[in-house]
Amino acid sequence: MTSRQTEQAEREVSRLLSARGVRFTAARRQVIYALALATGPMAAGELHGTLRGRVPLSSLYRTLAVLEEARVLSKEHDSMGIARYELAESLLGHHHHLVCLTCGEVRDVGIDPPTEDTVVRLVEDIARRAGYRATGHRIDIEGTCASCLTA
Amino acid sequence: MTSRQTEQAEREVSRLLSARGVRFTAARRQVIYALALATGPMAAGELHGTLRGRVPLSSLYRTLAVLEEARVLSKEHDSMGIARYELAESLLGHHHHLVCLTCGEVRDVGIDPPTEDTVVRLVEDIARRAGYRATGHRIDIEGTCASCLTA
DNA sequence: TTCCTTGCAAACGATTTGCATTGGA
DNA sequence: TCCAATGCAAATCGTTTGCAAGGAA
Repeated sequence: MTSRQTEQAEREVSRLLSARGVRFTAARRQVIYALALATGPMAAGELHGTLRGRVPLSSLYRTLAVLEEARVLSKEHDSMGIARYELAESLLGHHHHLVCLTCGEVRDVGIDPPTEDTVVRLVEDIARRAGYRATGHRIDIEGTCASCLTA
Repeated sequence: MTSRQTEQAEREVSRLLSARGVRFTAARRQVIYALALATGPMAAGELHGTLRGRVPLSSLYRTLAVLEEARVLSKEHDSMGIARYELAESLLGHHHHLVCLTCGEVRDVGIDPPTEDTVVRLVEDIARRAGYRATGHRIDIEGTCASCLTA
Protein backbone atom coordinates (compact mmCIF):
# COMPACT_ATOMS: atom_id res chain seq x y z
CA MET A 1 0.00 0.00 0.00
CA THR A 2 1.36 3.45 -0.87
CA SER A 3 1.55 6.12 1.83
CA ARG A 4 -1.16 8.05 0.02
CA GLN A 5 -3.45 5.02 0.13
CA THR A 6 -2.51 4.50 3.75
CA GLU A 7 -3.63 8.03 4.65
CA GLN A 8 -6.91 7.51 2.90
CA ALA A 9 -7.36 4.15 4.58
CA GLU A 10 -6.62 5.66 7.96
CA ARG A 11 -9.40 8.19 7.54
CA GLU A 12 -11.76 5.40 6.58
CA VAL A 13 -10.71 3.32 9.59
CA SER A 14 -11.21 6.29 11.86
CA ARG A 15 -14.72 6.69 10.48
CA LEU A 16 -15.55 3.01 10.92
CA LEU A 17 -14.34 3.05 14.50
CA SER A 18 -15.98 6.25 15.66
CA ALA A 19 -19.24 5.06 14.10
CA ARG A 20 -19.11 2.37 16.81
CA GLY A 21 -17.97 4.58 19.66
CA VAL A 22 -14.63 2.81 19.65
CA ARG A 23 -11.38 4.71 20.15
CA PHE A 24 -8.55 4.78 17.65
CA THR A 25 -5.79 4.10 20.17
CA ALA A 26 -2.05 3.75 19.67
CA ALA A 27 -2.12 -0.03 19.67
CA ARG A 28 -4.88 -0.08 17.08
CA ARG A 29 -3.04 2.42 14.92
CA GLN A 30 0.13 0.33 15.02
CA VAL A 31 -1.74 -2.80 13.98
CA ILE A 32 -3.29 -0.96 11.05
CA TYR A 33 0.09 0.40 9.95
CA ALA A 34 1.76 -2.98 10.16
CA LEU A 35 -1.00 -4.56 8.10
CA ALA A 36 -0.94 -1.74 5.56
CA LEU A 37 2.74 -2.51 4.94
CA ALA A 38 2.27 -6.28 4.80
CA THR A 39 2.25 -8.25 1.56
CA GLY A 40 -0.27 -10.76 2.89
CA PRO A 41 -2.36 -11.68 5.93
CA MET A 42 -0.44 -11.85 9.21
CA ALA A 43 -0.76 -14.12 12.22
CA ALA A 44 -1.12 -12.61 15.70
CA GLY A 45 2.32 -13.92 16.62
CA GLU A 46 3.89 -12.29 13.58
CA LEU A 47 2.25 -8.99 14.39
CA HIS A 48 3.44 -9.29 17.95
CA GLY A 49 6.98 -9.67 16.61
CA THR A 50 6.64 -6.85 14.10
CA LEU A 51 5.43 -4.58 16.88
CA ARG A 52 8.46 -5.71 18.92
CA GLY A 53 6.32 -6.93 21.76
CA ARG A 54 5.02 -3.45 22.50
CA VAL A 55 1.48 -4.84 22.51
CA PRO A 56 1.03 -7.91 24.73
CA LEU A 57 -0.56 -10.86 22.98
CA SER A 58 -3.79 -10.74 24.95
CA SER A 59 -4.26 -7.07 24.13
CA LEU A 60 -3.29 -7.72 20.54
CA TYR A 61 -5.97 -10.38 20.23
CA ARG A 62 -8.50 -8.00 21.70
CA THR A 63 -7.40 -5.29 19.30
CA LEU A 64 -7.77 -7.65 16.37
CA ALA A 65 -11.22 -8.72 17.54
CA VAL A 66 -12.38 -5.11 17.84
CA LEU A 67 -11.05 -4.22 14.41
CA GLU A 68 -12.59 -7.29 12.86
CA GLU A 69 -15.93 -6.52 14.49
CA ALA A 70 -15.75 -3.02 13.04
CA ARG A 71 -15.06 -4.54 9.62
CA VAL A 72 -11.66 -2.91 9.44
CA LEU A 73 -9.92 -6.27 9.28
CA SER A 74 -10.82 -9.67 7.93
CA LYS A 75 -9.74 -12.90 9.52
CA GLU A 76 -9.04 -16.26 7.98
CA HIS A 77 -7.14 -19.41 8.91
CA ASP A 78 -4.03 -20.67 7.17
CA SER A 79 -3.16 -24.28 6.40
CA MET A 80 -1.91 -24.74 9.98
CA GLY A 81 -5.22 -23.50 11.32
CA ILE A 82 -3.65 -20.32 12.66
CA ALA A 83 -5.67 -17.10 12.36
CA ARG A 84 -4.35 -14.50 9.95
CA TYR A 85 -5.58 -10.93 9.64
CA GLU A 86 -5.50 -8.39 6.86
CA LEU A 87 -7.13 -5.09 6.06
CA ALA A 88 -10.70 -5.59 4.90
CA GLU A 89 -11.34 -5.70 1.17
CA SER A 90 -13.18 -2.38 1.45
CA LEU A 91 -9.76 -0.89 2.25
CA LEU A 92 -7.40 -3.18 0.39
CA GLY A 93 -9.53 -4.04 -2.64
CA HIS A 94 -10.66 -7.44 -3.81
CA HIS A 95 -7.84 -9.93 -4.21
CA HIS A 96 -6.86 -13.57 -3.79
CA HIS A 97 -4.01 -15.48 -2.19
CA LEU A 98 -0.93 -17.31 -3.35
CA VAL A 99 -0.02 -19.90 -0.74
CA CYS A 100 3.43 -21.48 -0.69
CA LEU A 101 2.96 -25.04 0.50
CA THR A 102 6.64 -25.29 1.33
CA CYS A 103 7.26 -22.29 3.58
CA GLY A 104 3.67 -21.28 4.37
CA GLU A 105 3.94 -17.75 3.02
CA VAL A 106 0.61 -16.22 2.01
CA ARG A 107 0.77 -13.41 -0.50
CA ASP A 108 -1.90 -11.17 -1.97
CA VAL A 109 -2.51 -11.21 -5.71
CA GLY A 110 -4.78 -9.05 -7.76
CA ILE A 111 -6.85 -10.33 -10.61
CA ASP A 112 -7.80 -8.32 -13.67
CA PRO A 113 -11.43 -7.14 -13.85
CA PRO A 114 -12.55 -9.13 -16.91
CA THR A 115 -11.26 -12.36 -15.40
CA GLU A 116 -12.79 -11.47 -12.06
CA ASP A 117 -16.12 -10.98 -13.84
CA THR A 118 -15.82 -14.45 -15.29
CA VAL A 119 -15.11 -15.85 -11.85
CA VAL A 120 -18.05 -14.06 -10.29
CA ARG A 121 -20.45 -15.36 -12.93
CA LEU A 122 -19.10 -18.87 -12.49
CA VAL A 123 -19.39 -18.68 -8.73
CA GLU A 124 -22.94 -17.34 -8.75
CA ASP A 125 -23.98 -19.96 -11.22
CA ILE A 126 -22.68 -22.81 -9.11
CA ALA A 127 -24.24 -21.37 -5.96
CA ARG A 128 -27.63 -20.90 -7.58
CA ARG A 129 -27.74 -24.48 -8.80
CA ALA A 130 -27.10 -25.63 -5.21
CA GLY A 131 -29.79 -23.37 -3.78
CA TYR A 132 -27.26 -21.04 -2.20
CA ARG A 133 -27.15 -17.29 -2.45
CA ALA A 134 -23.50 -16.39 -3.07
CA THR A 135 -22.14 -13.34 -1.26
CA GLY A 136 -18.45 -13.76 -1.98
CA HIS A 137 -15.69 -16.11 -2.91
CA ARG A 138 -12.15 -16.97 -1.97
CA ILE A 139 -9.50 -18.38 -4.26
CA ASP A 140 -6.26 -19.78 -2.88
CA ILE A 141 -3.61 -20.64 -5.41
CA GLU A 142 -1.40 -23.30 -3.88
CA GLY A 143 2.11 -23.88 -5.09
CA THR A 144 5.73 -23.09 -4.46
CA CYS A 145 7.04 -19.56 -4.10
CA ALA A 146 10.05 -18.24 -6.00
CA SER A 147 12.49 -18.54 -3.11
CA CYS A 148 11.40 -22.08 -2.24
CA LEU A 149 11.73 -23.04 -5.92
CA THR A 150 15.41 -22.09 -6.02
CA ALA A 151 16.22 -23.36 -2.51
CA MET B 1 -20.71 -41.46 -3.19
CA THR B 2 -22.48 -44.52 -4.61
CA SER B 3 -21.81 -47.94 -3.08
CA ARG B 4 -20.07 -48.96 -6.28
CA GLN B 5 -17.74 -45.97 -6.03
CA THR B 6 -17.23 -46.77 -2.36
CA GLU B 7 -16.08 -50.32 -3.17
CA GLN B 8 -13.65 -49.00 -5.72
CA ALA B 9 -12.41 -46.36 -3.31
CA GLU B 10 -11.95 -48.96 -0.60
CA ARG B 11 -9.66 -51.01 -2.82
CA GLU B 12 -7.66 -47.89 -3.60
CA VAL B 13 -7.39 -47.01 0.08
CA SER B 14 -6.27 -50.52 0.90
CA ARG B 15 -3.56 -50.21 -1.74
CA LEU B 16 -2.38 -46.81 -0.46
CA LEU B 17 -2.18 -48.10 3.09
CA SER B 18 -0.41 -51.39 2.43
CA ALA B 19 2.10 -49.52 0.28
CA ARG B 20 3.12 -47.87 3.55
CA GLY B 21 3.03 -50.95 5.74
CA VAL B 22 0.03 -49.53 7.53
CA ARG B 23 -2.92 -51.73 8.51
CA PHE B 24 -6.49 -51.16 7.37
CA THR B 25 -8.08 -51.51 10.79
CA ALA B 26 -11.71 -51.30 11.86
CA ALA B 27 -11.41 -47.72 13.10
CA ARG B 28 -9.81 -46.62 9.83
CA ARG B 29 -12.48 -48.40 7.84
CA GLN B 30 -15.24 -46.68 9.81
CA VAL B 31 -13.70 -43.27 9.23
CA ILE B 32 -13.46 -43.94 5.50
CA TYR B 33 -17.09 -45.08 5.36
CA ALA B 34 -18.34 -42.07 7.29
CA LEU B 35 -16.46 -39.72 5.00
CA ALA B 36 -17.64 -41.55 1.88
CA LEU B 37 -21.21 -40.86 2.97
CA ALA B 38 -20.59 -37.23 3.92
CA THR B 39 -21.64 -34.31 1.74
CA GLY B 40 -18.66 -32.20 2.78
CA PRO B 41 -15.55 -32.20 4.94
CA MET B 42 -16.10 -33.26 8.56
CA ALA B 43 -14.53 -32.09 11.80
CA ALA B 44 -13.01 -34.62 14.20
CA GLY B 45 -15.74 -33.91 16.73
CA GLU B 46 -18.45 -34.56 14.12
CA LEU B 47 -16.83 -37.84 13.12
CA HIS B 48 -16.59 -38.78 16.77
CA GLY B 49 -20.33 -38.24 17.05
CA THR B 50 -21.15 -40.03 13.82
CA LEU B 51 -19.14 -43.02 15.03
CA ARG B 52 -21.10 -42.83 18.29
CA GLY B 53 -17.97 -42.46 20.36
CA ARG B 54 -16.74 -45.92 19.37
CA VAL B 55 -13.37 -44.36 18.52
CA PRO B 56 -11.93 -42.18 21.29
CA LEU B 57 -10.91 -38.73 20.15
CA SER B 58 -7.20 -39.27 20.58
CA SER B 59 -7.32 -42.44 18.50
CA LEU B 60 -9.50 -40.69 15.96
CA TYR B 61 -6.96 -37.91 15.57
CA ARG B 62 -4.23 -40.48 15.11
CA THR B 63 -6.33 -42.30 12.55
CA LEU B 64 -6.90 -39.09 10.66
CA ALA B 65 -3.20 -38.25 10.74
CA VAL B 66 -2.25 -41.66 9.36
CA LEU B 67 -4.83 -41.47 6.60
CA GLU B 68 -3.77 -37.97 5.68
CA GLU B 69 -0.13 -38.99 5.61
CA ALA B 70 -1.07 -41.84 3.26
CA ARG B 71 -2.88 -39.31 1.06
CA VAL B 72 -6.21 -41.01 1.64
CA LEU B 73 -7.65 -37.91 3.26
CA SER B 74 -7.11 -34.22 2.90
CA LYS B 75 -7.29 -31.75 5.73
CA GLU B 76 -8.30 -28.13 5.76
CA HIS B 77 -9.49 -25.60 8.32
CA ASP B 78 -12.93 -24.05 8.39
CA SER B 79 -13.80 -20.46 9.23
CA MET B 80 -13.58 -21.25 12.94
CA GLY B 81 -10.08 -22.66 12.48
CA ILE B 82 -11.25 -26.20 13.18
CA ALA B 83 -9.73 -29.01 11.11
CA ARG B 84 -12.03 -30.74 8.63
CA TYR B 85 -11.24 -33.90 6.73
CA GLU B 86 -12.51 -35.41 3.52
CA LEU B 87 -11.51 -38.16 1.12
CA ALA B 88 -8.58 -37.08 -1.05
CA GLU B 89 -9.37 -35.70 -4.48
CA SER B 90 -7.79 -38.81 -6.02
CA LEU B 91 -10.75 -40.72 -4.54
CA LEU B 92 -13.47 -38.08 -4.53
CA GLY B 93 -12.57 -36.16 -7.67
CA HIS B 94 -11.72 -32.49 -7.97
CA HIS B 95 -14.30 -30.19 -6.47
CA HIS B 96 -14.81 -26.97 -4.57
CA HIS B 97 -16.74 -25.86 -1.51
CA LEU B 98 -19.91 -23.97 -0.79
CA VAL B 99 -19.65 -22.41 2.65
CA CYS B 100 -22.74 -21.16 4.47
CA LEU B 101 -21.65 -18.15 6.51
CA THR B 102 -24.77 -18.44 8.64
CA CYS B 103 -24.70 -22.03 9.86
CA GLY B 104 -21.15 -22.99 8.93
CA GLU B 105 -22.08 -25.91 6.68
CA VAL B 106 -19.45 -26.82 4.10
CA ARG B 107 -20.68 -28.68 1.05
CA ASP B 108 -18.90 -30.14 -1.94
CA VAL B 109 -19.70 -28.84 -5.40
CA GLY B 110 -18.47 -30.06 -8.72
CA ILE B 111 -17.54 -27.81 -11.57
CA ASP B 112 -17.88 -28.66 -15.23
CA PRO B 113 -14.65 -29.49 -17.08
CA PRO B 114 -14.61 -26.56 -19.53
CA THR B 115 -15.04 -24.07 -16.69
CA GLU B 116 -12.44 -25.89 -14.63
CA ASP B 117 -10.03 -25.58 -17.55
CA THR B 118 -10.61 -21.85 -17.59
CA VAL B 119 -9.94 -21.67 -13.87
CA VAL B 120 -6.75 -23.70 -14.17
CA ARG B 121 -5.42 -21.45 -16.92
CA LEU B 122 -6.26 -18.36 -14.91
CA VAL B 123 -4.64 -19.75 -11.78
CA GLU B 124 -1.44 -20.79 -13.55
CA ASP B 125 -1.22 -17.45 -15.22
CA ILE B 126 -1.45 -15.53 -11.98
CA ALA B 127 1.04 -17.82 -10.28
CA ARG B 128 3.58 -17.52 -13.09
CA ARG B 129 3.46 -13.74 -13.03
CA ALA B 130 4.27 -13.85 -9.30
CA GLY B 131 7.13 -16.29 -9.74
CA TYR B 132 5.20 -19.16 -8.19
CA ARG B 133 4.76 -22.61 -9.60
CA ALA B 134 1.08 -23.50 -9.09
CA THR B 135 0.29 -27.05 -8.00
CA GLY B 136 -3.35 -26.65 -7.14
CA HIS B 137 -6.12 -24.29 -6.19
CA ARG B 138 -9.01 -24.03 -3.83
CA ILE B 139 -12.22 -22.10 -4.37
CA ASP B 140 -14.63 -21.45 -1.53
CA ILE B 141 -17.96 -19.98 -2.48
CA GLU B 142 -19.28 -18.10 0.51
CA GLY B 143 -22.95 -17.40 0.92
CA THR B 144 -26.15 -18.56 2.54
CA CYS B 145 -27.46 -22.11 2.18
CA ALA B 146 -31.01 -22.94 1.18
CA SER B 147 -32.23 -23.74 4.68
CA CYS B 148 -30.70 -20.61 6.20
CA LEU B 149 -32.27 -18.53 3.40
CA THR B 150 -35.77 -19.64 4.34
CA ALA B 151 -35.18 -19.64 8.10
C1' DT C 1 8.12 -62.40 18.94
C1' DT C 2 7.83 -58.04 16.64
C1' DC C 3 5.62 -53.99 15.46
C1' DC C 4 1.68 -51.57 14.61
C1' DT C 5 -2.32 -49.85 17.03
C1' DT C 6 -5.08 -48.38 20.79
C1' DG C 7 -6.78 -45.86 25.04
C1' DC C 8 -6.18 -43.10 28.82
C1' DA C 9 -4.37 -39.19 30.85
C1' DA C 10 -1.38 -35.47 30.65
C1' DA C 11 0.71 -31.92 27.86
C1' DC C 12 0.51 -28.27 24.22
C1' DG C 13 -0.32 -24.02 21.96
C1' DA C 14 -3.29 -20.61 20.00
C1' DT C 15 -6.80 -17.92 21.68
C1' DT C 16 -10.00 -16.10 25.22
C1' DT C 17 -11.41 -14.20 29.53
C1' DG C 18 -11.64 -12.42 34.66
C1' DC C 19 -10.20 -8.80 37.13
C1' DA C 20 -7.95 -4.95 38.80
C1' DT C 21 -5.63 -0.80 36.84
C1' DT C 22 -4.92 2.92 33.63
C1' DG C 23 -6.07 6.64 30.65
C1' DG C 24 -8.47 9.51 27.36
C1' DA C 25 -12.65 12.56 26.32
C1' DT D 1 -15.75 11.70 36.30
C1' DC D 2 -16.82 7.68 33.55
C1' DC D 3 -16.27 4.12 30.64
C1' DA D 4 -13.31 2.20 27.21
C1' DA D 5 -8.87 0.09 26.98
C1' DT D 6 -5.00 -2.37 28.90
C1' DG D 7 -1.96 -5.99 31.09
C1' DC D 8 -1.30 -9.90 33.63
C1' DA D 9 -2.49 -14.39 34.88
C1' DA D 10 -5.54 -18.10 34.59
C1' DA D 11 -8.75 -20.64 31.89
C1' DT D 12 -10.39 -22.80 27.34
C1' DC D 13 -10.46 -26.00 23.82
C1' DG D 14 -8.97 -28.36 19.72
C1' DT D 15 -5.24 -31.20 19.08
C1' DT D 16 -0.98 -33.86 20.18
C1' DT D 17 1.86 -37.01 22.74
C1' DG D 18 3.92 -40.37 26.48
C1' DC D 19 3.28 -44.64 27.98
C1' DA D 20 1.62 -49.06 28.95
C1' DA D 21 -1.63 -52.58 27.19
C1' DG D 22 -3.69 -55.10 23.21
C1' DG D 23 -3.59 -57.40 18.67
C1' DA D 24 -2.35 -58.95 14.04
C1' DA D 25 1.28 -61.16 11.11
